[in-house]
Amino acid sequence: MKKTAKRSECPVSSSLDIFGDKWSLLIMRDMIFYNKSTFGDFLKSEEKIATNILTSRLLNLEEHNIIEKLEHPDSKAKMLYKLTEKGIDLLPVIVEIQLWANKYLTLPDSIKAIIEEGKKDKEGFIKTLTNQLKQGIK
Amino acid sequence: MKKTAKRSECPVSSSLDIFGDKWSLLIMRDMIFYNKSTFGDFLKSEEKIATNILTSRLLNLEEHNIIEKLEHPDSKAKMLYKLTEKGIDLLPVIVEIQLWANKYLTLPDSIKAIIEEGKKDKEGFIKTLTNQLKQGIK
DNA sequence: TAAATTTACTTGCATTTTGCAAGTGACAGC
DNA sequence: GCTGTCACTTGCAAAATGCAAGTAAATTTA
Repeated sequence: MKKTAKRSECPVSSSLDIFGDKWSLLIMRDMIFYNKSTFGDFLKSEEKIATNILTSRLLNLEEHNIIEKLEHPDSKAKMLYKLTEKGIDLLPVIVEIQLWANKYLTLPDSIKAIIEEGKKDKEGFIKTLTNQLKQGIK
Repeated sequence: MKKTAKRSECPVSSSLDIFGDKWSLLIMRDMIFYNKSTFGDFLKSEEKIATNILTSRLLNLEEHNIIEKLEHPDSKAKMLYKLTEKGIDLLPVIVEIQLWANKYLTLPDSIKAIIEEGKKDKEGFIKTLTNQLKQGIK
């Protein structure tokens, strides 16, 4: 992705300039909900992102300090992608998208059940998961 | 925008298939926060959307029942674009994006002040605005 | 220890989406 | 009836995405 100019000073517009594409939030989802952390992990996702797109999205997220790229402790061949606090704080956005989807889209029952569960205590769910993830970055 | 296949059953992915582009949520923002309702209104926004893109985005939102296209009461030359309940219920997503932007991006003080204000009673703010907007669709 | 596999990419090319400028045709205001 | 507004459409250029193949270092396996 080429660096495109900020379109306006609007918070929504500026945010979409950063992660408003079809892939960035899916990478965030993978990191937040499935603990994925390597290039290969992300490639395995159901949505089948192309390698060049994944590279450009990871770079973009890194440039915006939403993720960090680190040496992998297990192997020099791997890189470890880790959420920053800024990235973890996108969780509420993702949760609201899930709740909207649950209300209006046709989803598999198994997924609906999970969302319904989290909905019972939305704030608590977000807080708990956020704290868990923030433990991991200390 | 051509109709592209759903990438997966994931709620986040399915939602992004619908409104995960750089313009759709800005149109929603204009309808929710600035009461915009005509083609010309949307064109006037700071971000300067092109007419052909606006046409395709409005069509897409209409196809997904997020907005409705109606005769304008003032003039036969105009169309009136109106949020549906499904569209209004995207407000929490937009609010969370604004809160994230407020925390992590550089925004004009005037905008920051408004967001800070809404943050004090987020749930109340969302509920009140949602009810107001839903009044308008009865 | 040589061969195969994994990992994180890059490159090239086709397709799709976006952006820009210039229409168009119905309607409205004077 | 002339001019401007409104909601588009069209054509073309530029950018982003998608796909397949290749690469080079590191690791595993035979």
